[in-house]
Amino acid sequence: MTDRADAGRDLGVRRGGVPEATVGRLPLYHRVLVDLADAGVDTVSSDALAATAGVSPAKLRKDLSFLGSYGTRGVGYEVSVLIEQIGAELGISSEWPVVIVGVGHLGHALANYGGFTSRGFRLVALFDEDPELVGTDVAGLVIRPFTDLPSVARAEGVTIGVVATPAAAAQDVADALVAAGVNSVLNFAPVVLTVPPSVDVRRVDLASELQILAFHQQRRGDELGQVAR
Amino acid sequence: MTDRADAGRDLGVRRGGVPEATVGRLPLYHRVLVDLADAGVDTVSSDALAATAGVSPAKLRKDLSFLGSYGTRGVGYEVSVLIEQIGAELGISSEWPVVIVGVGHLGHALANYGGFTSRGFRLVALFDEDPELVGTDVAGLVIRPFTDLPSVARAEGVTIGVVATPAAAAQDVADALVAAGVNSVLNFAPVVLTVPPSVDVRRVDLASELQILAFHQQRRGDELGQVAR
DNA sequence: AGGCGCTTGTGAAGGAGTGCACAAAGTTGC
DNA sequence: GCAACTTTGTGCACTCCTTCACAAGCGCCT
Repeated sequence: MTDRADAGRDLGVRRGGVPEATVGRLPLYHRVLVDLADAGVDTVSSDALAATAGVSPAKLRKDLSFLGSYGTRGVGYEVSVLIEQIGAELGISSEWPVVIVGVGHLGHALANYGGFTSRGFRLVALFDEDPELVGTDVAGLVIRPFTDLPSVARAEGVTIGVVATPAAAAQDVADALVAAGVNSVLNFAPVVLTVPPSVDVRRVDLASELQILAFHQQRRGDELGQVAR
Repeated sequence: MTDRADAGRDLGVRRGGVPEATVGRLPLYHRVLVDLADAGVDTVSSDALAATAGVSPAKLRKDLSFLGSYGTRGVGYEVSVLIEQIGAELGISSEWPVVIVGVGHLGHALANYGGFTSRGFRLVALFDEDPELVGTDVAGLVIRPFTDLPSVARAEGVTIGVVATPAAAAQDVADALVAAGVNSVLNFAPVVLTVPPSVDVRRVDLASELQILAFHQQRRGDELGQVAR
C-alpha cells in the first residue's frame, strides 16, 4: 500500500510499473482469453475483449499497454500472445505451491476448485486440526495435522497460504503460516488478521459482499421515493 | 460503475452521497464494531478503531463523516451508536431475503455461514438441480429443485441471489434469477455474467485473488535480484 | 504501389480517493 | 470558571485511476 511503484522509475521500461488497479483485472482478462482460445478464437479486438470481460475498451487497452505493445493496429490482439504475456506478468510460468488450512465445507470447495494447476498454482497440502478429518482424502490429497505445517511449508517452499478456518482460529493459523515462511495469505475468515508488514494479506468476505449489494439495493429503493427532489 | 454519485449533489445533505470506496469498507467497520461491543467496549477513538480495522485513522474518520457527525470530540465514538448508524446505512434494519443456487461444497459453506441473520440477511431457500440433493436438509433448510425458484423468489420478495454453481451453469442461473425479479447477484462462478444494466453483480473469485497475491510475490522476488538498479 | 479504413497505443483532461494538518469542540482537572 | 488536553471533522493538496479523443500504424483492396 505504500512503496509500490518506485522501481523502474525514469526508464522507458514499465515492467514492475503496472498499477494496482490493472493487476486486479489481469486475472480476469487471462481467464476470458483462455475461454476464447478454447472456443477456437485466435484474434480479438479490444472492443470485443472488453465487452466479454465487462470493462470499457479504453480501460482494457490502457491496461494491456502497461504490459507492452502486443496488439496489431487495424487487426487486434492475438489471443495466444496475450495469454502468454499476461501469464508471464502474473507469474503463471512458475508454479506457486499453495497450502489450505481448514478443511470444512469451504476448504473442501477450494481444494476441489479446478484450474489450480492451469493458473500457475499447485496445491501441495491440506491441514486441519480435527482428528476426525486428518488422514481423510480430499481432492487427491491427504489431510494432514496442522502441526505438520512448518515442515511441509519449508520442504515445498510454500509462500502462499489460504486460511479457511472459523474466525476464532484464523489469527493463530496466520501466525503459524507467517512463522513457517509464508508471506502471502488469502483469508476467508471474517476477521482482520494482524501480520508483519512484509506479509501480504487479501481478505475475501461473503458478508461484506452481500452488504455492499444490500446497500445499493437499498439506495435503489430509496430513489424511487425521493427522486428528482 | 457509471452513474452512482449524482443524487444529492449540491446539497449539504450527504445521504446517498457515500463514495463507493467508503461503502466497501463499511461492512468491515460494522463487523469490527460488533466484535468490540461483544467484548464490552462501548467507546473507541478513531485511532483505536482504525488500528483494529487495519485502515488509516484519517481514512476512517473521513469515511464515518459521510454518515454524519456521530463522534464526540475529545472522547471518540460510542460503539453502539456507530453500529446503529452504519447498520442503517447498509440496510441492516430491514431483513433482505437471500437465496443460494448451487449446493456443492461452496453452497454448503455459504449456507452454514453464521451471521446471516445478524447482518440483515435471511436465507430463505437453497436450490440445486441435482435430484440426489433435492430434499436434503442443509442449515435447517430443505434443498429445493431449481424450477421452484420463480415461485419462491416472488413469494418471498427475493432481491439478492448467490450463484454458487459450476461455471457452465452460472449464466443460465443468472438469467433465471433476473427473470424471477432478483436484481443483485453475488457470483462465485469463474465467469463473467451478462445481465441487464439494472442488475448489480459482484464477483468473488478465488483464482483472481491468488493470482494477485502471486503477482506481488513475484515482484518481491524480482526486486531481490534487480534492486537499486 | 498507393490510398482507405480499421484498431491500437497514448497524451491530456477530468474525477475519485487518500493523507496531511489544523481548527473546532468537547472533557477533565484545578 | 478557566486552561490544558484530547479527539473529531474537514479543507487542501496530492496521487491514482478512468475516460476521452486522436495520431500512429497496419492490412487490404484496387
